[in-house]
Amino acid sequence: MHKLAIYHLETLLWIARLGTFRAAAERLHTTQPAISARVREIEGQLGVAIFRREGRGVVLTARGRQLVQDCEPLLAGLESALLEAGNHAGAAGIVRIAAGEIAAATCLPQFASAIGKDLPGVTLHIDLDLTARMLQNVLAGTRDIAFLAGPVASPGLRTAPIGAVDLTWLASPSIAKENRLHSDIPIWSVGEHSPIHRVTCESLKAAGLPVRAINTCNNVEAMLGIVASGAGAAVFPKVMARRLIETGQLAEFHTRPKSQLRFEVAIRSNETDPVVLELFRRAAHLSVAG
Amino acid sequence: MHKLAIYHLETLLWIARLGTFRAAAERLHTTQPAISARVREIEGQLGVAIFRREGRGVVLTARGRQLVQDCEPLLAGLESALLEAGNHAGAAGIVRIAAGEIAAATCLPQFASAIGKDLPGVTLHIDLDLTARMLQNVLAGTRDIAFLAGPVASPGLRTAPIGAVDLTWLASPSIAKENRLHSDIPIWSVGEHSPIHRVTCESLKAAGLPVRAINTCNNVEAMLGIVASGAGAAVFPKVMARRLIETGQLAEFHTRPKSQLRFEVAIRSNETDPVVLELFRRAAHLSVAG
DNA sequence: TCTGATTGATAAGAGTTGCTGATGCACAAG
DNA sequence: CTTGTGCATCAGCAACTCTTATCAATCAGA
Repeated sequence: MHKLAIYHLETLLWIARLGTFRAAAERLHTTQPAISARVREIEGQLGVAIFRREGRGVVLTARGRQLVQDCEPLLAGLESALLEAGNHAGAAGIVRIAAGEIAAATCLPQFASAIGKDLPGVTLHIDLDLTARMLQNVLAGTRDIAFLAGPVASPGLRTAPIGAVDLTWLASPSIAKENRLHSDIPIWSVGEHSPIHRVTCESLKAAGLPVRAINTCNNVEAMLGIVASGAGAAVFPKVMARRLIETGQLAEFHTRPKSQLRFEVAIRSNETDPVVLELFRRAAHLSVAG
Repeated sequence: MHKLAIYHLETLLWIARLGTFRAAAERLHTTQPAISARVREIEGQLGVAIFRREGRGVVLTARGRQLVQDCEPLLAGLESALLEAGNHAGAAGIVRIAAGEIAAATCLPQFASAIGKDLPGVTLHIDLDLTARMLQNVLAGTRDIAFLAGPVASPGLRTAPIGAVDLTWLASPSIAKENRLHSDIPIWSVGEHSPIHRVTCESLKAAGLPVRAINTCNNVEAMLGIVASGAGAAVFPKVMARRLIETGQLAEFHTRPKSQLRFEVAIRSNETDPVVLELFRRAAHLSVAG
């Protein structure tokens, strides 16, 4: 049954549309015996009659009508899929992207919209994940491109910087009004392995404060809500907190960490897929700032 | 591009699912070189690389992933359509039915539900139409079966009676309370060519009333509403008016036409499609009464 | 580092399939 | 009855696909 080719079914549809083998033969730029043979092949493979020979013509049987009706939309879809896949012009395909939460919130929107506009044939599959798993997936070939915060280096990876964003200490206004960090304010940070965590610790040391037990939350967006509700202070990318600052739910400290949060895009160093390379190139030209 | 067979795409899907050519070869009960050849064929037809040879294995390119994802549901649909079409057990297919309005309201519901229950593979396409066009379509092969009222006979048609329903004079209660037709009551009927019209005329004559200008409406359901609103009296199949009689919107006259309305089912006399013949046989065993 | 196992590519031969062009048969219209 | 139309069939030819056997590249483990 699987010996049937696409053109067999296409032949069926054209016979159904035009009514005669001969007309279908002309439409498909072939000869009438070829059409006869194709129909014979289909009927042989399926084991049922699709056409009833009637007078000097043929008409569809009930089964044949059902088959034609069922196949028409499927075939149209298949043709467009193949056409799309075979379309040389421009990049096309599915690119699997991994992103850290912060990168997803800061870099990805503009990247995704730029790709959607410039390369309409490209579909993005984005998964948010932790940095370690992200890199693991890229190395294993499960993901194509990773957007992540903080410098990473690995022999199997090729990376490019895509900009940096300012970090700042934030807390609810009642806490931040003193404009000075002191040891009674609970400190929050994302998990150990995040570059933000490193910056948090360094900033605390620079301010002469002890690096005490630090509360952690592995989701920045959630942590924004926690800190905004008065739970303490934390270092955030300023752009991610912009709305909460504007609405007065968070306020900045005068104390500011020195370093920025730098973003990178990473692919496997032996990547050869032209579409992935093109997207890497475009990502590397992104310039994230704020 | 159309030289591709179903099994080419199926091969693609199995490679994507299993990861290697060898595994796909085993799954598809063939050899690895055959799989290689199929892939080469697909890539040749499409003109793009679907797999990237990497190390001792292969991985999908971005385009390839897109193609696989696009094809998966389409292929599943195609397979089930072909499987359904090739399924010998029982009748299956699309049968095009033409029906007159009255037949549609009286015979078709039970027929359609019986078919739906006994022959789940059969799909019905029902068109309501006027008797003349119906028969024309059946003779031309545009419709397979016709359900219609009144006896028809044509050299190209094969018919079978499927029962009869009682006819009765109806009007709104205020008119019908006299229980006697008289010449001041406007008479309604469906168009000239309907058997109901003939019965109406005969009944009028039998009652000693003149066959005056008769109001017509080519839709019985609409005419029921017209008569129920007090516009006059008309002969209806009693079953079609049952609800309006029960709710008191229509009432019967004592005067009743002698003849019933007989229904028939018709197919082309040289019909050979086994599914159509089976449905004709079943329709002929319908027994409509009321 | 070396060996063995795994994976895909390639080549040659056999079998099959599909197309073409010519011909025959059935049916419909004039 | 003749002509035209439409499908089936046949023979020859070209193309394709499968299989078996072999090769090259890569990776895992000793």
